[in-house]
Amino acid sequence: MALDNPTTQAVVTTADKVFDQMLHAIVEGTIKAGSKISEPELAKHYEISRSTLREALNRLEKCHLIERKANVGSRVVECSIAGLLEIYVVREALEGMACRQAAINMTDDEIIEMKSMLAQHANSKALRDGVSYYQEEGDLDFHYKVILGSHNQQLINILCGQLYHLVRMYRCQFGMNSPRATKAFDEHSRIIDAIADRDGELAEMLMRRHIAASRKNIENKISQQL
Amino acid sequence: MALDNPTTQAVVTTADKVFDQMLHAIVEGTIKAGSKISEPELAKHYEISRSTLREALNRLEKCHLIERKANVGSRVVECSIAGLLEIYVVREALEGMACRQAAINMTDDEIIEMKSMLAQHANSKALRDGVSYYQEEGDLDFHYKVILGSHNQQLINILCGQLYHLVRMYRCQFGMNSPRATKAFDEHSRIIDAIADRDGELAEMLMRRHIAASRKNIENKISQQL
DNA sequence: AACAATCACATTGTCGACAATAAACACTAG
DNA sequence: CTAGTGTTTATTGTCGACAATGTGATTGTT
Repeated sequence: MALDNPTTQAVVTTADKVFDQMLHAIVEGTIKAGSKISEPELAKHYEISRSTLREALNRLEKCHLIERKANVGSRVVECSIAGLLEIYVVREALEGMACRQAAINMTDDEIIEMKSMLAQHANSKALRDGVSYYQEEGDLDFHYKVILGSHNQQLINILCGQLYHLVRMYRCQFGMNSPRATKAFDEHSRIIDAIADRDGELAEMLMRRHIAASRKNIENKISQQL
Repeated sequence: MALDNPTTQAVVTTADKVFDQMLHAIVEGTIKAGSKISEPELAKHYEISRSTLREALNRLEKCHLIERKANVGSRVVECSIAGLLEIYVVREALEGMACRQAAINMTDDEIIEMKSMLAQHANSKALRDGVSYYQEEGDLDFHYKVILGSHNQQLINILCGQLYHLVRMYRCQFGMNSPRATKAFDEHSRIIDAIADRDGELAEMLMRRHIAASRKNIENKISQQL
């Protein structure tokens, strides 16, 4: 699928497969947030040994999707509003910096590719106006490209390797079909322009505002529900 | 020891102990950077089973101290200049944001504690002027306190849980006894002032400059050596 | 009846052995 | 002498069983 992590190495071992399955299950809520994980039960369900399952659990823990306590067991992380806002704060900082680095380090070819990607998004957006699902995927694609464009392995690992699974989990489970679609699209355009101009300072500022706007949008939504 | 990670849960299981020992060994270079890790060999050395060793290896991987390839094995990460600069970029973004959040979320008591800590550092600095080892520890203590003061669990996990082990590794192996001791101390003071004033914007800017200065200091050192 | 201590059970941590994969070596052909 | 291939060997991935720990129920006491 389009959203698959571009930094994920090829799935070869059985632990990898189980990790992938559990990843989707947790993101989509099939395995409920906050629920306790029974090793014997899951091992039987996936028809693997406990060792292999534990290997998969370790990878999930690396993504901060489950938490382990010694001699007690593992739990899927909770989905709280506070937790979601925390992630947005981290994203604002990290993706802002990734955007600054992208303006410095992206190759001309990469920039061209991003522009064409955005043009594609513009088309499909015009076609199915208001429908935000594809826009959601497009949004993730855009952010991925920027992060990879930073050419900073640490940034890439943290953002693509661990944080984005959590982001997807929240999006799935809170059903956030952002009504900011057209606005977000314009913001994406300006960010690419800044990168193409090699203006790191502006690129970072725009990306931070873009993410902060997204966060405030959520905060408003929440306060309405109260 | 004073530098131990405040977020690390109590060491109860034998895998925890081995993890701790290997952590120190890697940070201090006893286990050389870039070297391959032989599971049977290390298991024999620590007198544990391979399963337990692998559990420890998984935690090291979580800290980005080792890297694994399927069906090939684990290697200790390399210590390259480029890698060090990458980390500083991430720190500038994350600790800057942590500082902003600290200005918002720190309790008055926490601020008072930080000020007294800094006063202590001032004393010991006056006593052993120019000697930077303690200052190094003091530096880490300061940054830890700010990060914890953000009250953002994601920030705390990423910075204290994984990134700081890498920072310590580089400091150990590159022998960086920063000659910025007195300058850094002044910068720390101003940062605390900004936090005490609850001026998040200024606090973030000061912290980013503080870390960027550290990075440029290293860049200069490197270019001199060439 | 409420609380504490003890005991039984289930779950996690650890172990050693086997299977599968990759690297190293030797051998043959060009 | 080099390149390619087949075999051997060592390393990693996986498995099932045992030991240690935490949890919940049961029983005894106040």
